[in-house]
Amino acid sequence: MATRIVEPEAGPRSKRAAILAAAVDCFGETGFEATKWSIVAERVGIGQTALYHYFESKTHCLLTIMRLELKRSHDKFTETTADVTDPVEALRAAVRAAYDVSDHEVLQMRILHNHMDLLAGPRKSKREEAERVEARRLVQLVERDWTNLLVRGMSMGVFPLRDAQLLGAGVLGLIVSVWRWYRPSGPTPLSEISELIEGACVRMVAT
Amino acid sequence: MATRIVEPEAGPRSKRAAILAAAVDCFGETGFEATKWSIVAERVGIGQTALYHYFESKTHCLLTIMRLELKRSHDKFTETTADVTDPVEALRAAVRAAYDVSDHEVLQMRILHNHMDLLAGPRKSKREEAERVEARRLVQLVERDWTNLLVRGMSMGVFPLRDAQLLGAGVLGLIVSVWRWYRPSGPTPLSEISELIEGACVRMVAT
DNA sequence: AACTGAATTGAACTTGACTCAGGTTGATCT
DNA sequence: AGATCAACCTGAGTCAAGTTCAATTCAGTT
Repeated sequence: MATRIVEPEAGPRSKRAAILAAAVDCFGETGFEATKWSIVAERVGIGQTALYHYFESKTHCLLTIMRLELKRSHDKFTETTADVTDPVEALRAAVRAAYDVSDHEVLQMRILHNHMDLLAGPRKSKREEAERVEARRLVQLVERDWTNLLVRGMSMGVFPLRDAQLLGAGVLGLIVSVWRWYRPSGPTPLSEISELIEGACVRMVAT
Repeated sequence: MATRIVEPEAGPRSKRAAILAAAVDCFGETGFEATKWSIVAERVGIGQTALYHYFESKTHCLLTIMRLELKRSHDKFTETTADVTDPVEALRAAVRAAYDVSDHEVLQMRILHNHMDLLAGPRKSKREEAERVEARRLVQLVERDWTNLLVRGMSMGVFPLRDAQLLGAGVLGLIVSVWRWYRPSGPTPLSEISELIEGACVRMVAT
């Protein structure tokens, strides 16, 4: 009964991408609740009601942003760890990849993790619910990405045996906790954060 | 110019505590945005407008909940680590204390960490802003709690030297990341989580 | 030129937080 | 007991922001 998500093929004068970009900026800087939907329209240069041609609701737009970001994260993990056999090296590469992001992607991360709770309960409308379900599926995929990495390391005897699921959640939680406070304009460069967290993760998992 | 927060001494028929309790339940289970302010009133057994006798706004109530929870966290940290001299033992005690909470406190934690972003920007109304500023101060205190613990361990030579501020943020981030997904009704008991995270924190900080 | 579907709009609707002008209650004092 | 006064409460209404809807424009096709 799952409603498939068909990424709408952009008509030549579609403003969907522009809306998503503007929404990421607004939601990321000002916060989802605090930004008026009409402001997003203004930035794109259309009337507020035109937004509803592309998104069913403000929340539908938010959920779409979250899903896209989750997909990006999952894909990036997969491609960076694919050809690394040593678990420790794979873990290091995965952490580095997690922090190898543009400023715009930082905003997407912030939006995603500030609204994870949205994925818990069901939505009323069809298209919102479809996005939510897909996003939840991707969350589980990402969690599995990390736990599988740990399981592999444990079965190879490189990592001590522990509850991989729980430890995976911990590693992931540590990594994404950064997006709550990190600001590109802040005093700490992302490279420095990346290095410290990389080390912390390895110590956490190995010994 | 800072407006002090005077905890209103409860008149004998004040419903303030009842409202806070009901709000924690609602906001924690249903989410802040999703719960109607009027439902909270209903639960307490008063009309919606009576809420405004105690809180300036729905958000003011939320900020109050957050501030109270932050104070509780800070106080608990302080009292559990006060008489522990060994840094490793202090760290272990602090982590265990962080997870030694009632179901109601779990909800408060969830609410707190789901709305941390509220503390970033300034508020329009006086009393909201006062709560926000106080909450921000408490956040900094809690962060200092953890970094100080690390600094002490490092200067005693028990922990290797690292950026204590960043590492402290990491430890704290790891610990509180649990509140995003943990449910008392879930499959994993808090005791198990506590043990795993305790070990992870020690490894992260020591070697 | 007629047709089609995507894109857009102004005006109206809905919902839920909040205001206001007063009314009730009950602890305390004389 | 009765008066008093602040704390407490309410119904009716306001307002802002998200959303709906019927009608219109626009670009490309036949």
